[in-house]
Amino acid sequence: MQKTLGVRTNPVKETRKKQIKDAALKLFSEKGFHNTTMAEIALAAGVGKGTLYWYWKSKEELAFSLVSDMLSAFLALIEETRDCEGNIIKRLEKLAQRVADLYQQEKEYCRLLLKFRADRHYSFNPEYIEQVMSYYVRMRSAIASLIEQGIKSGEFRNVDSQFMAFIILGIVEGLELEWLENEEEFSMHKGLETVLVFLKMGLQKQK
Amino acid sequence: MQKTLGVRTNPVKETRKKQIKDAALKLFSEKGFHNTTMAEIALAAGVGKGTLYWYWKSKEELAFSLVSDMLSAFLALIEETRDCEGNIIKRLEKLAQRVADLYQQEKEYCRLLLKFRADRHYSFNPEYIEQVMSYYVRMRSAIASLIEQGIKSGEFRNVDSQFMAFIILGIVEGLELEWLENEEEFSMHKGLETVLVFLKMGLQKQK
DNA sequence: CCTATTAGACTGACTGGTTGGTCGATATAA
DNA sequence: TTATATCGACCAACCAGTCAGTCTAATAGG
Repeated sequence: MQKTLGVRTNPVKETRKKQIKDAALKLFSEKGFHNTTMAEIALAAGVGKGTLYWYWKSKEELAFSLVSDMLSAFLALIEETRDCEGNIIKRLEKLAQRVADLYQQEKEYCRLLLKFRADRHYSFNPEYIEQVMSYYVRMRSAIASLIEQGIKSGEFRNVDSQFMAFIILGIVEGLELEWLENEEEFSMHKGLETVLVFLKMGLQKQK
Repeated sequence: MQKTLGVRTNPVKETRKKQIKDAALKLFSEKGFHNTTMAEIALAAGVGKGTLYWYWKSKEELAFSLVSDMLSAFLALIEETRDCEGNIIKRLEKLAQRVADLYQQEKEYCRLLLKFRADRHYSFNPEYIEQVMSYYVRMRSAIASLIEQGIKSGEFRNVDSQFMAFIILGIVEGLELEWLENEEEFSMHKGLETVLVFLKMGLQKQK
């Protein structure tokens, strides 16, 4: 394909974007959306304020791109687990492990997500809200599918898988909340491990 | 005692305060702290903007007074249950019922609380934050005490009660989150009922 | 009973500071 | 020469909180 005149195949573009995202994530997760200014982000990223608007059309869009990153990583984990073969309990244990790892590793993203969740209904334009909602719908659907696999394979007793998906997602997010606010006293790994034991006892077929 | 000149025993004071709180609660819970202006609250309450500052010294303080109301209601429920006599499982079932009722009845307060939780580390002055934290500490301590009662009475197996308090509070808040965002599809009553069953199975002494 | 006085309750125009977003200038790679 | 990329001064809008002043109920004193 013939390149048009003057088109710069920007080798900087992705790095620059990353650089700004890193700064924005740090600030948003520390101080929240409303208390972080575009000027601060620009300063922290070492670029001019105007540059932010070269890559994103608004503060909202920048925040949303971060939220979206985290949600898709989280969703990928669940969908992978759904699409695996093998013993369902083992897969859930593995998933819990990986979710805890992801949380631990991306604590800033978790904080951001929590803030975004609390705010999203009024702070952001409907387009973004809908996209975020659809992530959660897909997560629940993947979790429900996992449970159905367990029911089919005879490992779980017959439960309402959609309803259980709400509960499981709720529990995980609740633990996340608790963990974010009490890091020293409460470990996400141990928390997830414990509730998984409870869940197994509740879900497995009674002998 | 001789009254000083011109002292008006204001019969309006409490009603006026209530009137403003109602308006503020509605707006904060709908649109969040940052997206609600004092002017809007005053308008909705049918009073002048200056009046808000007669009763509270800042927007923060107004928001905090609302948060505090809800937290103390919630805490009271838990502490009452702790101080009751009787079978621990029955008491927990009753508590779950009452918590779900409170949530249902005070949905706006729940929304406010969630937003406040997400924001509190940067939006509010340390004095308020500390008070909110202390509510949570007391809640966890009451829950832990309940579990210990269960262990002592032989109904529960021996678990780390402090750790379980984190988990239980986390679960309840996670379900609350899920419920607030999916009211039509997810019922708080059913949710709490279900997790309580799971919890019982996990906590009770194995025969 | 009437009037003056006082503190409480209330008001909304105004202020000072803040901040998202714009734009024209500039630089650089192709 | 042209499109891409960058910059930061500037602007318009917004909003928490202030304040000078008003109004009213309760009291004191005549």
